[in-house]
Amino acid sequence: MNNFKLTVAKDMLSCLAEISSDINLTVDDILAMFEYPPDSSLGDIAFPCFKLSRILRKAPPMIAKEISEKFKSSVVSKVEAVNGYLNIFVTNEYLINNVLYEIENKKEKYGSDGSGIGKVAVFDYSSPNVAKPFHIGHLGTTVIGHSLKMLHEFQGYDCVGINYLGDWGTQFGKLIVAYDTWGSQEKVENGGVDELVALYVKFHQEAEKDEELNQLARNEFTKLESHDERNIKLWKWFVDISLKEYQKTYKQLGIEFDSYKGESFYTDKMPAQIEKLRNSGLMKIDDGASIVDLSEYNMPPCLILKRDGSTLYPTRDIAAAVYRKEAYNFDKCIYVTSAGQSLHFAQWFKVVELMGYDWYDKLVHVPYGTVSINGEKLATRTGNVILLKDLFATAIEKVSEIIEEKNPNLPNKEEVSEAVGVGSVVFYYLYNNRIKDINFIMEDALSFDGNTGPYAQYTYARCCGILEKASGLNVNTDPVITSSEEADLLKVLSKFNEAVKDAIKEYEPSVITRYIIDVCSSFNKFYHNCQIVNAEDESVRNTRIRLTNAVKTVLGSAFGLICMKKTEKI
RNA sequence: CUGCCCGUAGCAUAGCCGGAUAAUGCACAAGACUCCGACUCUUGAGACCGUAGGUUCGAAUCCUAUCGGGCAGGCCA
Repeated sequence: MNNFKLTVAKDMLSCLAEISSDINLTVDDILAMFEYPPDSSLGDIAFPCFKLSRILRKAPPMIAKEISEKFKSSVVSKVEAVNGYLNIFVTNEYLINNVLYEIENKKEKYGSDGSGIGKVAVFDYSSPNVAKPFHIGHLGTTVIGHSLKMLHEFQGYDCVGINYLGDWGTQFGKLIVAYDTWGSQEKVENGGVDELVALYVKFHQEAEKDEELNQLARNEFTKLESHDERNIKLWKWFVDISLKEYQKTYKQLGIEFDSYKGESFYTDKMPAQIEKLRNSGLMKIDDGASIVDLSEYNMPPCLILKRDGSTLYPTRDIAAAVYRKEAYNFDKCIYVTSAGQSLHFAQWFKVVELMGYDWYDKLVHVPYGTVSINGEKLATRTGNVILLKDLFATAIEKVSEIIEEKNPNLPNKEEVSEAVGVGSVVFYYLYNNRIKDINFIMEDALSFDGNTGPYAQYTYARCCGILEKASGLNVNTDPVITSSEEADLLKVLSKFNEAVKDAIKEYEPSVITRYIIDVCSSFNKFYHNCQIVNAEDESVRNTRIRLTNAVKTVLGSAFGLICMKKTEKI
């Protein structure tokens, strides 16, 4: 639809020039004025004439009527003046030449405008804390982060996905103490992260009774910080075990990271930034701690160093950002975290600016809402948590039961169950605006009816099934559009690029999820009302087969953008 | 106390850089198809867009106030 609008805008410009020389609009102005009518029967795009009424000193309906009489464009089939709007209809020729053919030519590149070529985007997402449970609280950052990465990649950006692991801090002292006291190599090897978490929990329980344990933990962490050989070895082992398990989940989601540089990596990069802050005079001592005062910007101060001189979260983030700028020279550096951290990001972004780094405006915080389970807050203590691996396992199990019942002879059942099961959860999560708090209702997440992942997966598989049936047919006759369903479908497909652009502009994967539903719903209407392979007329049949193929292409691309895998058969 | 975010049909939401009858799914009530994939499609009912003001030719959308919910706020991340 973008190119259609552009062509119409140019024709509109010359038409307006004919009407009055007082109109000083550019093509871009007109482009921005176009909107979509509330009902598609009104038109494909609309040009509101209200703003022109002041310049022309005429009522909007009069203007619309005047334009409708003079307007000419090769891509427009008709125009109608209604209520001060000029409603514009696209020609079928345009839909065939500029949508169907374009999808066929560009294939999986269709929808991309290449606007990111030559640019670098860095994504900081997922970032679980090592040796802690990986639960649905991490689903947001993981899935939104990756989706944003795929969207940018689609537009041509060079993307770097960074898993900023929480792999440093006093919790490792605790873990080492707990391991030495209650753990064993065998138990940890068999139990993996679950065992590490159990040790961690055990430590906290015992430390409440025995304060001395905390001191022991601090000592062990100090030893770790001074590169004590044994503690380093243990630490690496713990990180390794955790990572191995997270990677299973990442694999189910089809996620790979380019870097796993966690907090530990930046410990030696902080002093330089602290020094810079100190020399610049930005850093002040307040109540013993080192802070950067931000009252001028209506924010509480940003804490850089504790009273005891040790570093804090913002310190490490600043050092990491500087490192990443040097390492990747990014045009965008995107952080996907819960909305609760908005203030912290605003603070240290501001500090980066005050430090004189001219790339401060390339830092982007993408917040998302809090997750609760069945209306209750997440709480590790009360056990109100759902581990991601368990959530996915439940979903996969449910799908596999259905497959067993409906389609027991399906090859590679496991693979399909995983794609559809994991996909249903991802789709459910990415369906709404990321900023909204989400109440995770298992029953809804695993529902297969209505606007769900399985509905989309099923539609895709249906396309594949039809195309398989049609394979071997020569479909290269001239396409003809003979129904409104076909035209509507092409119109929806033509909006893919707009969806991608909006999703990137707003950092909002749900735009794509919603778009997928639009495509599926439009295709299913078409499927229901039009015979495809069985169509009597050969050129009609061929057109419909090619349309089906176009839907498959676009859906396939769109699935990838929200990290949902696709399957040809279900 | 201060700041940020959210508040749309029974439920979950879309629409929010102002524009034509407020859209989708679930649930509910009818119906079509049961043929290319078991799915799906059609129709109906259901909303004074939290409340009150304001700006505008025009407000779910912008501004102010207010209520309700969530989150954050110097030594956690």
